Formats: sequence, C-alpha cells, structure tokens
Amino acid sequence: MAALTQFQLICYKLLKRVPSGKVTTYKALAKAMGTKAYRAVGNAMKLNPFAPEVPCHRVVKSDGRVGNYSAEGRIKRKIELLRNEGIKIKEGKIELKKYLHEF
DNA sequence: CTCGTGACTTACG
DNA sequence: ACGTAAGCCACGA
Repeated sequence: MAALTQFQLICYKLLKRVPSGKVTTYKALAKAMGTKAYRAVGNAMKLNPFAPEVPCHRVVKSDGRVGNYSAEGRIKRKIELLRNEGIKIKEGKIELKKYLHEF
C-alpha cells in the first residue's frame, strides 16, 4: 500500500503537469518544489506508485542524459517511451534545449 | 538519533 | 571528455 509522504505527492503532482513530448530534469523538479533534494526526487520516482499515471520516464538528468529507470527494460524502456512521445535521443542524450519543460 | 543508500548535481584535476 | 570527491535531501532500519 502506498504510505506516501508529502514529498512524494508533490513530485508526482508536478510531474503530471509535464505535457507529452516534453521532459523535465530532477533539478527543475526539486527547484519547483522549493528544495535541493535532487536525489530524493529520484527516490520518489523509484517508488512511483502511480506508474503509468506519473510520467516518470519524462524525467532526465540536468545534462540531458536519460538517467535511470526502475521498470522493466531499465534505460532501454525509458528511451523507447520518450521516442514514442516524439522525443529524439542521441546516444542516450536528449536535446534539453528543445524538450525541456519548465514549471 | 545515527548510518547507509540512492532514477542527482556541481566542482576539481 | 572522464573519473573522483564532496554536497545535498529523503527514507528505512
């Protein structure tokens, strides 16, 4: 059962705001919630009880790299999903200039 | 409370 | 560009 904390709920809520075809970074996410818990944000994604509801695959690292992914297929799956949304990826990297969504 | 872990970031060499 | 170190926060044991 989901024994969620406030921190998690905020992460998911913000993440749901990200439209399809766009991505966000852990940094932007943490900043939007008023904290520097970049790592904690990642932990929240890992927990992700709202799997398809929360587009955790749209969260990438601040340098444009895909980062990690806990679901089946790991990073491969994440890239596939992003590509499916119309996002082009270069050697595991994303053009943040083009796809970065700011809150 | 202290400690270890992590889907991170930045700085330095 | 690459690897390492330090900093940062949340969570479970």
